[in-house]
Amino acid sequence: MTMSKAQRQHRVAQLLAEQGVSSQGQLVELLAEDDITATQATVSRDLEDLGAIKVRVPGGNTVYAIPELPTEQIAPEDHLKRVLGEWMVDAQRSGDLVVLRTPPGSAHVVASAIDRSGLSRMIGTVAGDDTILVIASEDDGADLIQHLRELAGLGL
Amino acid sequence: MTMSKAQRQHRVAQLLAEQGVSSQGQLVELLAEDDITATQATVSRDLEDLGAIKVRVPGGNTVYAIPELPTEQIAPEDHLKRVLGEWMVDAQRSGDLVVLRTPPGSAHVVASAIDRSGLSRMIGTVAGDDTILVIASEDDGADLIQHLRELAGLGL
DNA sequence: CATGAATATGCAGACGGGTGTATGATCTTC
DNA sequence: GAAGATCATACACCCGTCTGCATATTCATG
Repeated sequence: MTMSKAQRQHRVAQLLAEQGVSSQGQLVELLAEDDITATQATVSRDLEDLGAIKVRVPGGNTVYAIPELPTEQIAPEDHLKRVLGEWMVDAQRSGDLVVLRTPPGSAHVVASAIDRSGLSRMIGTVAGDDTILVIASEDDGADLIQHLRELAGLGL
Repeated sequence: MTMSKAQRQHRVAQLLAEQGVSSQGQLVELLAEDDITATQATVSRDLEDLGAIKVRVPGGNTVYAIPELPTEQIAPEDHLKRVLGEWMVDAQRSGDLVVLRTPPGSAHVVASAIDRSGLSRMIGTVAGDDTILVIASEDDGADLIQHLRELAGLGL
């Protein structure tokens, strides 16, 4: 059975953490040892997705590493738009509180995307199973819900 | 902009709750009023996905309704297999505790699917951001993790 | 600067999810 | 039972995502 992209990228992250990987070709080989087939092209894209950078280690070599500090990537608005367009099914507002609805179980993915989007006017989110509470900054509720609706492709 | 399946199905659920819908053709028209284009075939599939059934209401008519009681649908194993195959990236075990890893933000979707799958040998789940704790019944940890790994398409 | 290694990326094709068309199956009414 | 209404579904097609091939670009070394 073929492995999903997420599974493969997780394995890539593990390999980078376990050993010094200095080239994409080497990574292709290491994956092959795990019966994971991927070409250099795919691996190049994986590394980009994972935010991997090349760092110099003692000894002069450069190896790939994934920063683990709050390089909480600011997700491109494209990404948020895609997530909302797929999974934000409704939005309602009460003052500066915006309540979003998602399919069951999907609230967290959506909230996570919102958190990482760096949306202006938004203070924070709380996610349940299919409901997300988005807290807007003072008096910004109307603007925020409008913006979220637009991103989600929902009419008014 | 075209509406996602999730968004459309949410609207279908709303319509069913708001008024008596007695035929799929009627539903197609109601959706059209909301600028949502869907044919009878699509609507038929949506109703199935939503678990809608036809109930007789006073007056003799039958209308569609979505049961809201714990008809927490037992999700088909196919569905669980798909979710795990995509988003379960790792599994480790300590006795009867199985720890699953997912991409960031995806733990809840996966945990939700596991909860709804009615997996034998499993007592419950706790989901974080990218980690799920799955509690197996006594002495069943090894069997459970094996089963989850198989479903996810992960080797041993 | 030349050469080779390493990396990035355009393009075509594969694949999975989803939809509409057409039609078969089922239900309802007379 | 016939006719019409309603619902389910096979199949072809669309579309977005992803991957590999081939090659362009970049980097490192002598």
